[in-house]
Amino acid sequence: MRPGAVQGDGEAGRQPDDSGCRILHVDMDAFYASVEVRDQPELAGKPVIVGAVGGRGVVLSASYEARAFGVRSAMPVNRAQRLCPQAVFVAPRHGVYGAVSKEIMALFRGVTPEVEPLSLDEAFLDVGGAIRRLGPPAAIARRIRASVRGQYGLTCSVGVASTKFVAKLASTVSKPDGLRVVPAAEVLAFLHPLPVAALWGVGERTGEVLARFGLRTVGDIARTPLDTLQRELGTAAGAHLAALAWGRDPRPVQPRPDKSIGAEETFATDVADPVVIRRELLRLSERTARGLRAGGSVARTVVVKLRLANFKTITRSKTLPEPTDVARKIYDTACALYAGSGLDAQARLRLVGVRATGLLPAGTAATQLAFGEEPAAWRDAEQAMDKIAGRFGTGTVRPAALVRHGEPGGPRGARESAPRGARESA
DNA sequence: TCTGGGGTCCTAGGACCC
DNA sequence: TCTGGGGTCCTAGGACCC
Repeated sequence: MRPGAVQGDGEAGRQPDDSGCRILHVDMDAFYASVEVRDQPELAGKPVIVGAVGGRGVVLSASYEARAFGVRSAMPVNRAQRLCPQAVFVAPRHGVYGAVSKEIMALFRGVTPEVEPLSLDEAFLDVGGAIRRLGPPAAIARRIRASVRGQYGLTCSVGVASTKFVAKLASTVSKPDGLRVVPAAEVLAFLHPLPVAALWGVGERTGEVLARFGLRTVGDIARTPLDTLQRELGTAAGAHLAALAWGRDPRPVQPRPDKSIGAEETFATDVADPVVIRRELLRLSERTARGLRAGGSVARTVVVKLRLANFKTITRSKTLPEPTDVARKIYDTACALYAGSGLDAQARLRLVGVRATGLLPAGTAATQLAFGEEPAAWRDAEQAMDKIAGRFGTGTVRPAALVRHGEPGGPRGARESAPRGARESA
């Protein structure tokens, strides 16, 4: 085991040097699969795979029993099924995961208010202000791991470092059920042997570019002149990678407001019928608007995403005269963008999406003015629907166009993946 | 291998204003 | 009348992350 690493609860050996480390990255282990097992004890010890059931989706999460068969997240579900035919497949239930996530984030906020959630199952914490009360960062990390296990029966991994980026890498290498401290003095020794793909911002494309120049490790990038990196990758990306390779990451932990909210859906089979597509745009506009209202936001710009049968994706956007959180307004804009997309009338679509960007807090002076005008009636109606949905469940009330038509030809059934704002408040 | 759904950030060109 | 350059906004697309 490397110095400073702690696996499981066996914490024998020297205390890690956590001086200068105030950033924690907490990452739940196989979060979705773990929640399924927790909620259905009969699944314990079995391979569990969470993802789109029987369709064109990919694996969202797999228990460690399923991983033993080679199942990995982001793998197409049909391939996972071939690798592990005895696995139990579970469709995502966002409300369930969202509720657990919300409680765990609240637990983190009991440690420090400086919590920046990255997704449903991971967050950064700046514990600088909690050291006097709770002890050194490594002790705080141990306390968090014990609390999550004790209260939720779930394991998580924690990285402790002086920057966000190193803390995140540290939690990754300690997985599963681990703790890793990277003291400030050991950052470069920790970083430089890692493959370039470990750096934030290096995906498949950038990795190929770097490989062409013979750059395989983080240390290789650190030794490459900045102007060479910038010439090949662009000004921002080049500077970004160079900084990370030297362990420089000045970004503070900060709870950030959402930049956009949206919803999208892949059809079970490709669709050319404009009537079906517009019906789906309506459903997605409803979801998006609900997310906006739940988060107390209004949006200036509506973006429509259209993915063709051959996977080519186009987007079309329109900035509104006034910001809105009204589904009818979003839907009308989305339909106009779809109509003006220039797609062939026979074009078969694999996916459609609606996204609202340019978010502002609702209720500011500028937005008040806008609400005094035409969409007020729609807004009142939709707020009434929010209240009913809050009492009786999403989908109790919806536009007639969504009630009459059943599932055939429509998007894959069962799953209701709510936009983030709605999910968090579920 | 045959590609989900939620997002963020960056680039680049064109319009427009001063 | 023709002109330069900077700033900002909008739109489209692409890479990336979990």
